[in-house]
Amino acid sequence: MKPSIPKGTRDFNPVEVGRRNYIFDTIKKNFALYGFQPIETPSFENSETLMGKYGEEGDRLIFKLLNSGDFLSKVNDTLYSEKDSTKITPKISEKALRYDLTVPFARYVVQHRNEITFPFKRYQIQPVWRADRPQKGRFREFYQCDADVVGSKSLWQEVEFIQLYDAVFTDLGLKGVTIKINNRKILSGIAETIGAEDKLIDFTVALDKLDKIGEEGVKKEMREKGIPEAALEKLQPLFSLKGSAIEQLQSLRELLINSTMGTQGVEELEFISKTIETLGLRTASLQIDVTLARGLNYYTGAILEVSAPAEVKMGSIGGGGRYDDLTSIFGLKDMSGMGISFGLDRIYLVLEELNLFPETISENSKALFLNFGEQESLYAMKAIKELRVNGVAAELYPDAAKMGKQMGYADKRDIPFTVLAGESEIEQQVFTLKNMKTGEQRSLDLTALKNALKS
RNA sequence: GUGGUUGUAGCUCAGCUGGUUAGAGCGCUUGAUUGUGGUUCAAGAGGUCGCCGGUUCGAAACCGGUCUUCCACCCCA
Repeated sequence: MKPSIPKGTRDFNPVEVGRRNYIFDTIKKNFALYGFQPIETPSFENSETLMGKYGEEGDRLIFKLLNSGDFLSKVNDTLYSEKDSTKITPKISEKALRYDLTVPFARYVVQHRNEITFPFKRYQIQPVWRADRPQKGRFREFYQCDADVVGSKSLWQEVEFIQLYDAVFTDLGLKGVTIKINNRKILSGIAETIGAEDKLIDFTVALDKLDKIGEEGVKKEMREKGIPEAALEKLQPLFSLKGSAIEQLQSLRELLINSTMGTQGVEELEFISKTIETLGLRTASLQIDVTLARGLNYYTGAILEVSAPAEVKMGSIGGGGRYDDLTSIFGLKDMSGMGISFGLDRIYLVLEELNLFPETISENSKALFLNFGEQESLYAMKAIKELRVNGVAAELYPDAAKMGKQMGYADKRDIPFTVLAGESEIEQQVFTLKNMKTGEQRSLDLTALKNALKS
């Protein structure tokens, strides 16, 4: 049997783990700085918690876990002979792998509502699973990094999350990301204004593709979805929306003058963008983008998406938004929330492409002690013990192999120093420290060795 | 889920329209006076040609299925 892993999953080598942890740590540090606290939820939930929460497409992409035991015995013959998977699945599978972190979070909030102090700010970094067909930067097992706050309608949350995005990407050295912002209320307002409220989803899905298929492509798709020509004409100002945020908001305000919902959306956007302008961002830029239409199943206010710098061909590296009703599916009403997510795998690809990973992030020994035999090893091990107590990662080559082999090992593992301690060193109670980069060798006693390796 | 694409040594790939013992580079192992790696030189090991089945006198090459890779759509992080 040839060893292999399932489609869309990955092994990570030490360098990759080091780099992923670097991203995780940077994100965690900033989550903490902004007052978020970590929670974790199980990797699998009861199916009923997940099913039906992501649309019919989502149900297909949820990994279902087969019941244990003789699960088929619970399926009656008529149901079995129908061969309808959607009907049999709930009978033979009562648990499913986590599909995202948002729904389990909503479940968590409702389940623990009496222990939670609101507004509740939590972050969560855990893997999720999707039975999707893999593509570049899309896997069947991947990590999500989410921060959410529930129990506050304040627009200051939106302001905070935008600053949080800016802080994380600045810390990662990824300059020039664009945080795009839109508002569901504006999209609703537009749909209302052009008389296509019932086609809001079709309308926004098409609009979302503007930068991909162009103005004509969008119009074509809208016509196919049954949006009348007259409505498309009213949309024209959207396609030619240009200028500064203030100017764009002014045009939107005029377009949406007859929609209270739309006007409210414009006002929210105005508050957020003006506040951010006053506060300033470190390296990111905020851009209004009325074509942004993601997660419409649950977003009710602000919609955010982060794009990588233009020079890398990578879609969004993060997204989020305001949802007013997330917990109502679990029976808790009036619990407005807002959250954002970081796309770890894509951020990794972007940092790699731009060569932004620091050199020093992989965990590695500082020194390798060569093995010259039993007595010599004991002498070396005493020094190694001392070094480790002092926080210096050091190790002994386990076998008394030829020196060339031991040196080669240090070389391959990029261990910066080797220590030679043979008969003559023991006699003088010293160690020969060799710098593998320069080849320079020095004879040092234990204290000097410690000091040399500590720095 | 739909359409396409990829799969040959550990890695990156050659292998012409089916024809003897399947190749290269890198890597690996060993050696070049047994206390010195990264350079050089020499020798060597390593492949059921993704897997299953079919066509053929003969298949790595052609056909079907399957798994995998990547891409587009759908959707999404």
